[in-house]
Amino acid sequence: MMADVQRLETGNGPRAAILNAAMQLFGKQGYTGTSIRDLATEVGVLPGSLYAHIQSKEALLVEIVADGIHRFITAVEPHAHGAGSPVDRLRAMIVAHVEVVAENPERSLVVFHQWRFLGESSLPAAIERRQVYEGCFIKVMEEGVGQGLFKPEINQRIAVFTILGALNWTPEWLSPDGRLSAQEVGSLMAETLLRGVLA
Amino acid sequence: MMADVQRLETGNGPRAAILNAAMQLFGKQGYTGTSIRDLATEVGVLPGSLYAHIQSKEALLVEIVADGIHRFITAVEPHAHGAGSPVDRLRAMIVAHVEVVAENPERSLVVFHQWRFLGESSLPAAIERRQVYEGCFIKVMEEGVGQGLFKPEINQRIAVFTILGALNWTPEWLSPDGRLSAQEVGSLMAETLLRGVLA
DNA sequence: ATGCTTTTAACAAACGTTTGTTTCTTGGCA
DNA sequence: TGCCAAGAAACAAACGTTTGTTAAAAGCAT
Repeated sequence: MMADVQRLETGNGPRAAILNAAMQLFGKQGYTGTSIRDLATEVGVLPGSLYAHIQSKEALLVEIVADGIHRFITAVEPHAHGAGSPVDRLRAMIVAHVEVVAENPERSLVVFHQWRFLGESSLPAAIERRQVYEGCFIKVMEEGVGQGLFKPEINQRIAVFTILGALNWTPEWLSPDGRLSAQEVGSLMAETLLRGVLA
Repeated sequence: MMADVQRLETGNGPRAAILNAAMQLFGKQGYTGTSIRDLATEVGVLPGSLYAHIQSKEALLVEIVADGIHRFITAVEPHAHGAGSPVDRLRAMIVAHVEVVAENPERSLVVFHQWRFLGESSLPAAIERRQVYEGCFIKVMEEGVGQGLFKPEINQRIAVFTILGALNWTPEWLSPDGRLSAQEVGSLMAETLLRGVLA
């Protein structure tokens, strides 16, 4: 087993350290509940020193959220447009989602809960990306129903929200160091969630 | 001096108006993202005037969260200890949960997301109540497996977290004025979630 | 000495809260 | 009915602190 798994921001240097600390604090205390002084203390630097590396507190949030959504989309979207059956694709999407969460639960908490605090200039883009992500699940769900693989009488909107809700809540309890691997947890969740919609 | 905890009453008095506005704002902007001035503006009063009715900003959160958890437990716990089969009981619990959410989604958002910001004096009690609530679902799940009604090979912990995750996410999208009633949405979700665990 | 980075110090604004006073409403008593 | 004391509620202003951020000076490598 690798001794030093780098599941933090790629690249080193003070900027990555700041982004990492911000992810941790924003996830734990929320964006508005975290002060620049909190962040400086965590990094081990005086407050003003941060501004040699960041443009603003909000720029940190923008970067964390944008990068976070990107990771989810990158991991899940290929499966949505894959070649297999909607059932297999949905299963792969669920597993992929859980794996991204396990990679860094705090970052996922920021992505799912703190995006509201983005400024007016960056909020629309984030919302659009989120809709792209949800659209992946809606698309596969529709195809599954269309091919008669999923129960025809299910409410697709509610089925998707049920699945996404279960997935979005995972950073709240999933432990990357738990007994089960992310892949195993994802498979178990996929099993449960898929049986709920199968024809 | 000990301040008597007053129960959250719907409707009358300026105090209820403040609690209502606080629920709305805490749910939308978060506890730390909502200022006393925000709250005063929403109520239509100057900031200082609020303190004729409340003890502190945090006391508002304490009351909203405590009352909120109480509503969920009151609505769901009877079904957990009911007489029917675990299947029927779990279904009833899911429907009841969704109905409480629909009753006031903003309050549910506060209960699920803002409890972290409770002070050290009130946080343990809130966590304990939450565990009581989750315990209801764990109990029924265990009984279902024990009676051979639920799949024996499911991971109970993960199955419960999957169900609770889907439920806890509902305030994020559920609209009380939507086409479907809360009872209908709850039934659809129960249908989907139950089929995931049935033997 | 040239570039980064950090320190130091300070800024204006917003924070939760308290205070003294005014305004509005209400009920008892002549 | 008229008068007035009492209560409730809001106002206006300020408190000490914390907020995000900035500018100037100092440290330290190359």
